[in-house]
Amino acid sequence: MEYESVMKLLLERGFFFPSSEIYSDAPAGFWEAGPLGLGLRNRFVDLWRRELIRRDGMIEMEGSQIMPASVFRASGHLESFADPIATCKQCKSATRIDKLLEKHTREIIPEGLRESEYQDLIDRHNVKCPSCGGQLDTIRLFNMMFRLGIGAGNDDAYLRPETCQSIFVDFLRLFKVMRCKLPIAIAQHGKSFRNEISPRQSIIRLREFYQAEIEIFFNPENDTKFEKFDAEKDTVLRIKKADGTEVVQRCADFVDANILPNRLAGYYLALLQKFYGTTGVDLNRARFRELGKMERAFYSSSGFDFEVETSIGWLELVACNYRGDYDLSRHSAVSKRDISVMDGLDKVTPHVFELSMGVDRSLYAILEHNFREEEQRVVLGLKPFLAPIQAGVFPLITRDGLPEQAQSVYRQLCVDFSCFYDASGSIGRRYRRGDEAGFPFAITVDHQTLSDGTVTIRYRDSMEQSRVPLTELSDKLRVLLAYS
RNA sequence: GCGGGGUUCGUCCAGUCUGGUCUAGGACUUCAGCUUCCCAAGCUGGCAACGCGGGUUCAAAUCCCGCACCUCGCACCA
Repeated sequence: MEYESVMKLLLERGFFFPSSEIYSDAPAGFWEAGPLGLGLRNRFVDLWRRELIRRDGMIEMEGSQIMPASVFRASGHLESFADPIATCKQCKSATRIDKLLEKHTREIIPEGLRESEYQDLIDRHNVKCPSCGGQLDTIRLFNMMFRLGIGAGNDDAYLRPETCQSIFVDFLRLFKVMRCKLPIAIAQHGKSFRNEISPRQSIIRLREFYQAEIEIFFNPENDTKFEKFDAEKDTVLRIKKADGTEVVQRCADFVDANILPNRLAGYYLALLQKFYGTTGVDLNRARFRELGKMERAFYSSSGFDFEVETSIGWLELVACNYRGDYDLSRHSAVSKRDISVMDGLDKVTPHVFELSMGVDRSLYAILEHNFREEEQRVVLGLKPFLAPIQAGVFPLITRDGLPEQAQSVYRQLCVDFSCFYDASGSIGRRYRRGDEAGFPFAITVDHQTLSDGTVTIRYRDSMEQSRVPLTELSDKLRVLLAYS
């Protein structure tokens, strides 16, 4: 099973490991990033900035992780991010009560009822446990946000369940101070927190996790004027529609067929797909999946998940949602502030299309898609520009002054590149260790180095070597590590 | 949260049924040295574990009870 192999590598090499693991009461869903995991994530975020933020002229901000209750009253998370759950007295299975009631009564059950109101409905309709027909126990509301008390007054606040709320809350100021014009994308990378009932699968379902979110604000009336679309209109997308059929065709055809809500959405889906191609995720094992009405988040009127096929099935990496003017209108209503902006001569409340990327699972997908077990070795074939350690520096043997010379090469490189010096065991062992940790290159100092000042560069993927003068080594590495 | 299956060095495995000889053993990894002129070679030596808490017992890795975590299903989701 590949998932196990990848996880084993991640644990043994210190990419990621459980938080507070020496204590037995450490809760699930919290993971540390070790040196290699942190390095990989930093490079992933660098690539995200390069391929999305800078390429598209987005602006980036960083909001607070703790926000007051009103933010989430407005966003709908206080009402809708909670699941009413009842346990069966007989078979002990937990059931989502709202869904059960809707099935029973064939009516829409309003969101955000109190426990007692759900209880009334259950009693009135005589609803039983769906799996065994037993008596249902009392209702609990389970909100997935972490609640905090601020200051001496212990005022209600929450750890943000998604990074985007600060983008909406700060929209007006950002728009003004950066002198934005619609359409404009505002991005944020950082941590979000969700009190999952049962986190599973290591870094794929976390309670504390990284998101990289992009909120694109636009005037829905002006989609035909969205000129950037032309650059991506011929990009081929694979979309699995909500009815289960799969369509592969040009971005423009999806827009014409009304499968995509507008040209702007098509453009950003194409951009997103290209970004993932650059990370080394295998696009032949990737698709967009259109979400049906029941699957979408409460704020979403149209949604597509970008999914990647892995050894544990299709994995959602990005949620792409058409949020309409839901967020800005709600924040405007609750805060009693006007959050509309001028678009030419029109005053509009912009609509939002969002790309909400799960960073940790993206890293997992990149790792799994680039991991291979060959006959003689295990290789983490990360793109050089994503590799947390870019070069190993080794003396061929540990005498004749080679270690000293290799140390000096290491010191020459270590400020500009992340390098790892290793002199233990045989040279072959060091190459193999590097392969497993994803070092794309290895610099070896040998006896010839002492006489002519050249070293060898050994390439991880081909295992071939070439000689480079020390004077050209930094430039050579820079070229090898460039984005491609 | 519910149900099934699990938890012994970093990893894999032995020991658990049938409590004592376990001061918990081996292999791989790792570390220190030796060796080594390019792909996990060899030699010597070292570090390193019974998930946590309670109980039974003269005695617990071993039996019992809680809890935690892992894993598979349900549910939820980036």
